[in-house]
Amino acid sequence: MRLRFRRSMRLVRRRDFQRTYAEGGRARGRWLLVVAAPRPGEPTRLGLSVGRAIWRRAVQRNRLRRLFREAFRLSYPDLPRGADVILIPARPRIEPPLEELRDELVELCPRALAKSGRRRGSRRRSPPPGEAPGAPA
RNA sequence: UGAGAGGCCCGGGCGGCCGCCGCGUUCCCCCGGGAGCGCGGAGGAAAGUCCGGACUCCGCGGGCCAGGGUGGUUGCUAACGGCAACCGGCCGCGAGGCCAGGGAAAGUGCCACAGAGAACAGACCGCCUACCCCGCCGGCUCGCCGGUGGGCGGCAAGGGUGAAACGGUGCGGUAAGAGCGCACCGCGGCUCCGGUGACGGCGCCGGCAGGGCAAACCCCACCCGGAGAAAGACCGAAUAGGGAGGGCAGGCGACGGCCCGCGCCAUGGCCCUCCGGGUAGGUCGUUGGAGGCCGGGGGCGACCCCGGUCCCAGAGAAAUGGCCGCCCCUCCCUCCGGGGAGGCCAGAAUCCGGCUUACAGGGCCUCUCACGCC
RNA sequence: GGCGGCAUGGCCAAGUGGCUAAGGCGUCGGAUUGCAAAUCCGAGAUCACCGGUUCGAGUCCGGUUGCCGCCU
Repeated sequence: MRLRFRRSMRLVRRRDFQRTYAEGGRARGRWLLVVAAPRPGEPTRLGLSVGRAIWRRAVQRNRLRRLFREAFRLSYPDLPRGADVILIPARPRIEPPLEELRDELVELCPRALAKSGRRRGSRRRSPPPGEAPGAPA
């Protein structure tokens, strides 16, 4: 079958990223940190986050992003349906081979998805700015 | 052949399969989109953001001051702190290279340590005894001569200090010395000549004034309003809130009471319509330009003019990727069949002109020096 | 993408162009003590890096690197 990957399958909006971070589960491997949140009925989408701390130079950052995208494209049939997935490099200064990326992606995605939905204590909503923070209830 | 100098250019190539982004076009469509075809899709620095402009908004009557920048001259340019040619200084046998290269005789400030002295000079070690004074010795024509020591003085040559010591070398001169005099060099001034000019040259004069630092304050000449595309312009939900109008309900008034109707009332309530601000989001700005290529012409050159031809990435958390084969280059191993590893620095975000910085390897042109040969 | 600022021992930091680069905390060595604390004495610096100006640069001027902040 053909393996297409279009812009409509990308996470683009800040809201989508925030929703996935807030509701999604995480799984870390040798190369990848996967954040995944379910979106039942919708096609699975990809988000990328490769910061300056990973590689200082833009060439290497772009290289990582392209590898991540290619791994997502080629392994798309083996991924869970109906989810938003954000890929983050697990460590700074990595140069992963494509095949290992594909294997790790297929392995980590279901694990991250399984851990999603749990309320994370650190992800609480901040109080409205008008109220005094320590006021008694 | 070897060693160098200057300038320009490239920075892997071809093919196959799977993909990505933009535009155009045809078709399908459940109006969200989708399919096919065609075209285009990273750089020499896209980088740093160091200068200069275009563009947009804000500010603005003019001038001066403050502040910042530039700094040989003449040009080039939209402009520049860029570039070209030329001038001057330093370096190099040379081709050439480097220079923030105006003013220190407008003023202020600084010059540590060392040294006698560091800026209207000064005398430590020294040099001198011609003049004046004193002591001693000798001579004689008896108040002078010679020697020696000292004082008062003269001097700045030599030593020494320093980054730097109030021109340098030589000769004359002198008690010793000193631009004191002379020659050459340096420096300053004047006339003339050449040059648009920076400046250069011939001649004459002056006997020497001028320490250094202006990337110290400063003076002079010239330039500069501020912010930056996340600039800015437009459209604009949902929810909450604001304003205007109307309706209903409400209160008050007149008639003896009630209902209807009428008039008045103020704020609050409900509903409807309209208006404005504005968030999410969207559209524009946004790529046709001081543009690229080819040809011709002008100029030493930077560059300019004319003609032809081409349209050449554009956007969003952001496309230009993955795999394979062949070729090219480099390195390693080799049983010479081959095998293995590697191929720079680096990724557009409004655009353009420069500068600076990073960079494996390679190509082209011009020139210099040394040696050899013809 | 744009606009600003900073860099001096392990940490916090002063520093008119003139030295052997203040000071505090900490560390180490020594003295003191039966052992410690306190106290006293001492040690420890490529001034982020590379050039330039100057007789002389932590300081002045260019460039490079790293870190921090603001606009959204």
